[in-house]
Amino acid sequence: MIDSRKTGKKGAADGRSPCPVACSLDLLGDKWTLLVVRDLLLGKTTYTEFQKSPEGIPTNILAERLKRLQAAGILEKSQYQERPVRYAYNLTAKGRDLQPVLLAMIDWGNKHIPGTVPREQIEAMAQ
Amino acid sequence: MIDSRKTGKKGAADGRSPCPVACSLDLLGDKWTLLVVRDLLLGKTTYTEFQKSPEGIPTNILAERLKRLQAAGILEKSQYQERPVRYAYNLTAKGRDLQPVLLAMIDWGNKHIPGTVPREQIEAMAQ
DNA sequence: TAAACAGACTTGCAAAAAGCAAGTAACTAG
DNA sequence: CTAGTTACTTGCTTTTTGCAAGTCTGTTTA
Repeated sequence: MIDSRKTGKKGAADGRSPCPVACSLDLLGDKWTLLVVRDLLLGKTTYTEFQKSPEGIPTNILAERLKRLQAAGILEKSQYQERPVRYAYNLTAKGRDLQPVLLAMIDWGNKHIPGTVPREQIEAMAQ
Repeated sequence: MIDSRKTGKKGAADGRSPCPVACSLDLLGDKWTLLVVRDLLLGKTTYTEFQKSPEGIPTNILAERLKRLQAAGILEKSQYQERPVRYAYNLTAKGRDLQPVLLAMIDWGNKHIPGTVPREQIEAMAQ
């Protein structure tokens, strides 16, 4: 029997059920996590850039989410310079694979929530 | 200026930003809401059926989420019989349009969370 | 005809998570 | 040597969850 407490990997056994939706929500199901992923997909990489996003994520929550996403293998943290020390966050392949989820949300929002900025305009923001 | 407090409709102005992802998450961003939508997409319609799902949603939270989703126009509540009074919940077109979001989550979960039940098996559950 | 049962919730309360402001540490530029 | 920047941490209040139990209406069973 595989014990995820030993492997460090999270599987369906750690979730509320073996449903992939439930397991995904265990990790991503809150108001902030997917916004950080959105920012990463748009090319943002630093703590301060995430903080500057218009939603105004509280700094303690941002720190906690970055740790969780790193622990889940969705992003990686790297030091890109010394003196002064600066860090960059980047999506892993696992994280980039969340793009279809975000795109589906963008399409749904554009169709059903009036006043949301259209997908093309968001895609144009990514460098 | 359109005041959504008067129209009852929710637009980007009520959210944290005009981003469709942020606005969607304002409504759907938690651990339970999309599981209720999943159940509805699978053909479940009654309060008790939602409660019986393997994740075990607390009954007070289920009641609150159903009200929120109804207020948001994602589902409709109808009485399908008197004596005894029984209610059915059904997705609106707006709610059915969330299917791509759920499918993207299923695909992501299947690919990256070991032990999750595959999409085909989930689709087979829908009647 | 009284007791148990089912569906659809509501209520009360403890525990966890979110939100806010302020503080810290390392380093730099003026 | 003072102010500014990046990347956080800490403390505390408020809000949301989670759990158990209770309610209300009507039905089936002994």
